[in-house]
Amino acid sequence: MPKEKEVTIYDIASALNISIATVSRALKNDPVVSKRTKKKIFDLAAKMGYRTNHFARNLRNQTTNTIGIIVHELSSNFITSVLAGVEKVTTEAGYDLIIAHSSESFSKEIANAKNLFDKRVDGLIASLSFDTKNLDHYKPFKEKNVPVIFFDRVEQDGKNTVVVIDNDKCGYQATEHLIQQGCKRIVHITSSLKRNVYAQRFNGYKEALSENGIPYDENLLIVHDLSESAAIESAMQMLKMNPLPDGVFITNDFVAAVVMRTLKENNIKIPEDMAIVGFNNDAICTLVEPALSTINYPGIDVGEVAARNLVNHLKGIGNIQNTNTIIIRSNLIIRNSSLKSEIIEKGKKKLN
Amino acid sequence: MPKEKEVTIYDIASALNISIATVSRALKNDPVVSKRTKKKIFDLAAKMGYRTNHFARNLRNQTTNTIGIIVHELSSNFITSVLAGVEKVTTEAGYDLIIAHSSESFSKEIANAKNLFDKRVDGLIASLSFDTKNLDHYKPFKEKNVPVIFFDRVEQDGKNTVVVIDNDKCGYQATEHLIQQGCKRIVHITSSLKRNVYAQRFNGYKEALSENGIPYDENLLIVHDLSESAAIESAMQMLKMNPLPDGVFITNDFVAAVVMRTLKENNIKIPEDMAIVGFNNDAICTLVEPALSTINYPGIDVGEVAARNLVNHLKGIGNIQNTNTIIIRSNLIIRNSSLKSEIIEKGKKKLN
DNA sequence: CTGAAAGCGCTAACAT
DNA sequence: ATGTTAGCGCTTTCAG
Repeated sequence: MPKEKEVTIYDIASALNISIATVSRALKNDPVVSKRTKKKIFDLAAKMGYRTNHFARNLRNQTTNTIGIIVHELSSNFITSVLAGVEKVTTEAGYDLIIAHSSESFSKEIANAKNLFDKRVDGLIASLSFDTKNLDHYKPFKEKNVPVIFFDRVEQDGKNTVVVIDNDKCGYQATEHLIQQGCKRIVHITSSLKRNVYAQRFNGYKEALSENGIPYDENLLIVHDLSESAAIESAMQMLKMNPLPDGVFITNDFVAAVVMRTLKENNIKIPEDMAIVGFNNDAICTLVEPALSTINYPGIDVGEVAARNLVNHLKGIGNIQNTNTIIIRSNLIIRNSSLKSEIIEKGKKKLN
Repeated sequence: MPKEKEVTIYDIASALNISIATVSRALKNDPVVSKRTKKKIFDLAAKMGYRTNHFARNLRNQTTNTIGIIVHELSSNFITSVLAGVEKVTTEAGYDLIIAHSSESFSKEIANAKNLFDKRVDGLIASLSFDTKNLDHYKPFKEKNVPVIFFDRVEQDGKNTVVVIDNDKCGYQATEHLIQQGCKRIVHITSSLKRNVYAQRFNGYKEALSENGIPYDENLLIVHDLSESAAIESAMQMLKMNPLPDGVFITNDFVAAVVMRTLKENNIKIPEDMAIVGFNNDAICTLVEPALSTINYPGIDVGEVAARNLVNHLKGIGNIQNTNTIIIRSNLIIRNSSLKSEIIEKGKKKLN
């Protein structure tokens, strides 16, 4: 691979018989350089195929102009919309973005953090992996004054700036809705209760039950990972319950879709026999049948808000130290998978 | 933002009263440095919180150790699996990855290419956007001997190294399968025929028709983008056909799922009235009802193969100039959305 | 085994 | 409006 020699500002300067300082200034569009020289420089630079050496520039400037983001998975609808939101803001603000993902592994998350730290990102955005035990790997960032913003799966100890939704309320709303549809035995399928998001949704679930005079039954709580096989297992577990449940609130749309499929395969009618509410509002919701009721969790807003706050902090416009928790709007979307009472009404009408 | 002073090899050297050269060598684990000094250096480096300055290193070494990838969209199942495959290989080989996406826009793809070129990626992996008109923006890479590998949506003019599947064959198989199921009026819903993948699948479709004595009817060809609204429109277009079609081969699973939903909403029975075959084998296939027959297009393999070839080329192990076209295995997966004949058989049995 | 020194390409303070 | 020059932190020859 014969590496072509790169054109530098020295080449341009000597070709034009001017100093490198002038070339450097012209290339930065410094108004102090005369229009004529500027034009000459720009033309020659284009002709010679000059490109900025970012390493030299960054070395000199002691800045990387890069923001890192650590996510737990790339293959989720929610995460890709967060990324889209982050990317929009960072690109506009002229930052590069390095994406790292932990595959839900604590050790990989640590490795990612170390890597991004060594790459000297100017700021970091992160969501915790499934089995992250502590936040020690983010300490080096704090020590070097590199701002970190967490989103979605976070540690809400008041020490970190976090962008979240009101998971408590969402869990409450989802469950309350099921109760209003006449459900009495409501299963909750969720993931590790060590993660704030799942713990809070579970709390909301329990609160809604209690406020509606339904005793919490721990046998109706199913905790699993978010894989397809786990979802099938959860559904089978529901089917073995006696008496059968009549509603289920599931913490993830994909899992909800798989559960629904499995239940239907076992001759359960949705929503008549069991009403279902998922979480996230993925595209999948309106493609399954019946369409899935869910909590709308706008990833793009989460990404934009997290990135905007980080960028503003970096530019000195704001300061994330002053903001501990940013709550993004979310809401219940009611579709056919949970409209039990209506369907039953319709059924009655047909009978008439 | 008070920037902490960074620790450099100078700090380590002077603290230990040795030369920076020795520190540099030790940090690279050069065997020429004595174990004792090495240990001292490593320990102090860790204690002082030293981190390599990649800019200084890359500036000195004239290498970026970075591979760029341009994709048309992040929010597609196929693309995220390609990314996963690429990431696996590049990470193992010690390369950084910069992901850029064009949002299906030609001008953004050009901007991305320019950006990655200016960042001096060591190699590039790319899939063309929806409306990319030419490959001029990749010329600078060739001129500087920066290897480029295209995948999926490519220009097969023999001038580029491409990683693809046999789209022709896939289109043929999908259509042939529908014919075997007894379909006579088979619609093909696809996207811009300027893109190789869609053109080739369309070719396969026509070949299968012709070889089975079914004349090609241009009224049965629907060309749209891959959005939900376009999918709904396509389905409505099908419903207006007279006589109605009895099968449809759709170039994308998401579109296929939306079309299926729309058809069902209009009282079309799948597969009895219309059999459906999609493309890609996204997770969605087994969540819709009936499960979607499709062409399995393993993105992870595509990504791994593309990245492996690029990395080998960069390391001098292989040379992509010698390899023009790499074809990844793909295959038809038959599910219920297309099993028309069987269902009709069953129906007959039930009548007996 | 270790050290001295040059230089990668760029920016910015200072000088003209 | 332009030029001179000193580094940014690292690697690597060459010389001990």
